Amino acid sequence: MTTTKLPLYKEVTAQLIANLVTGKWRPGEMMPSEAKLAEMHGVGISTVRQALRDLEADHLLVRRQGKGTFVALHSSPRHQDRFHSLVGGDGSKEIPHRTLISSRRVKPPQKVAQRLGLRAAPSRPNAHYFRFVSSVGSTPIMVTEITLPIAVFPDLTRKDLPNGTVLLYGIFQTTFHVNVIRMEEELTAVLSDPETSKLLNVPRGAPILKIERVAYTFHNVAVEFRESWVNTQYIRYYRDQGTAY
Amino acid sequence: MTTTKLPLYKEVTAQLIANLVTGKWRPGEMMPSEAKLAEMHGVGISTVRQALRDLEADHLLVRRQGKGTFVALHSSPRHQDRFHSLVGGDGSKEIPHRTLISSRRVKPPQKVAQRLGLRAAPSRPNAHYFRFVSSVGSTPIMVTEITLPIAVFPDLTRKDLPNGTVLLYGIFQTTFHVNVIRMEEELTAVLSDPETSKLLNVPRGAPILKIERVAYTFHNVAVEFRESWVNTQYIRYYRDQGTAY
DNA sequence: CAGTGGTCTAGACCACTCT
DNA sequence: GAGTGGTCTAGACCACTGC
Repeated sequence: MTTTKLPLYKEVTAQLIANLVTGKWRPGEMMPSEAKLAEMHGVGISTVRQALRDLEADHLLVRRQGKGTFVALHSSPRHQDRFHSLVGGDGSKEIPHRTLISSRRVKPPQKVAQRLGLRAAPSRPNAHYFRFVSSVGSTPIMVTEITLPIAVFPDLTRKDLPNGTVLLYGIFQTTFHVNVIRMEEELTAVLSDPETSKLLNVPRGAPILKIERVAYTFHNVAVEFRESWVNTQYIRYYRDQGTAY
Repeated sequence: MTTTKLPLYKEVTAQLIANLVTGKWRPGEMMPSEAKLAEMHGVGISTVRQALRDLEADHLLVRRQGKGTFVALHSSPRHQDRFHSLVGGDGSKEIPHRTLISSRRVKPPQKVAQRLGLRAAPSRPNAHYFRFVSSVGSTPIMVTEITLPIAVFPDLTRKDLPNGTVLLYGIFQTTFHVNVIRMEEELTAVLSDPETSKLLNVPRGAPILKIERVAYTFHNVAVEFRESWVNTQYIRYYRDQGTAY
């Protein structure tokens, strides 16, 4: 199409991505039909199909026979499951209730700044900091601290992250046009500190599953650093890998 | 092809799978070329390609331009990474050394039997049981207990699972023709019990990451139940999800 | 009904591997 | 050079959706 030596369908993929980044097509909207896209990009329809198929596999698009191709919505049930790994004792997916308990602007510690690709010692705060407790029923099961770059979420206030069960990545997408498309997690086991013990109503020294997460949008830009402390008596981290045949 | 109303390429997929199950094509072997497969199944070459593409995406086949299509080998580096989630403090993949510390035949407890799809109260032992310690350098970092159905691994002895760094699923595949293609894991945080403390050289009551895993072969047949206790001071559970764009 | 994506085909050409 | 999979195309037909 333009210049490089990539396969045609990857060129098309890249151009479609570019349009998603700029918001030419917004989440939930219908994209042009395959035939239209083929014409727009001056390639065969099969080539466009290959690009669309890849983007659907990566959950950026949703395709429905008879309806069309749509930009994926992070608030849809399909996406609630993605990036959400906690299940109850009976194996059912739990949607915990989130309660904000503190928020402020911070200069994040060096370790966090590095993970977010932020300057090390800024003159002013360059990140939002939030702390939540998540509960299932009346039982607190998780404490979460989130650090968000102000550059990515310029006008964010605590009112944008209301208490409730609405997942944050849906809010990021609809309110701030920030699409989380990838994340890395590291899990460790730690002992509950006094503060966490109080919030989770567990003895000091109880075993806690700690989840560290960095979430990324397009071009590998980190948009969230998150640390969660989970009481795995009530809720477990579940992972399914592979396909059944 | 035969009878049902599935799309053609899925029929082809199913037939290819059937051949992988019976061992008509063995791991590491080259499959017939696309053209040959198309002729064999009486379909167009593009239809075969779609089936092959799906099976490659699920890591059952490996395709190499100019060389051919091969049955995936679980001992290859590509597969060592799959199903292996532990990384060192510096983020490097760790390949721990495994030391067998006990083995016997057992009637597994009800919870394990259920996960493996075994009869509840058999008259004779119907499973193998093994216990390992894994170390990086001279530091023990993980205790693992494995339960394997005797029906799936009939002639297994402790000599089949030698100490070393060779991954078990490679052994399963080459020695027992058991292909692990999917697994489920549940992670919790627990306190180290006296026995584990001694093996991992940590204080009693230290935080330990517990990993419960069930591994499956074709047709959702469970072939392994595994419990690991990990000292996350030295090694962490890492997970990358999504694709960068 | 028209319009969408899903399936399926036949075939051309390219890039790679091995001999 | 022969044989492989990778890319790309043009087009037919089917299945589903919504009007």
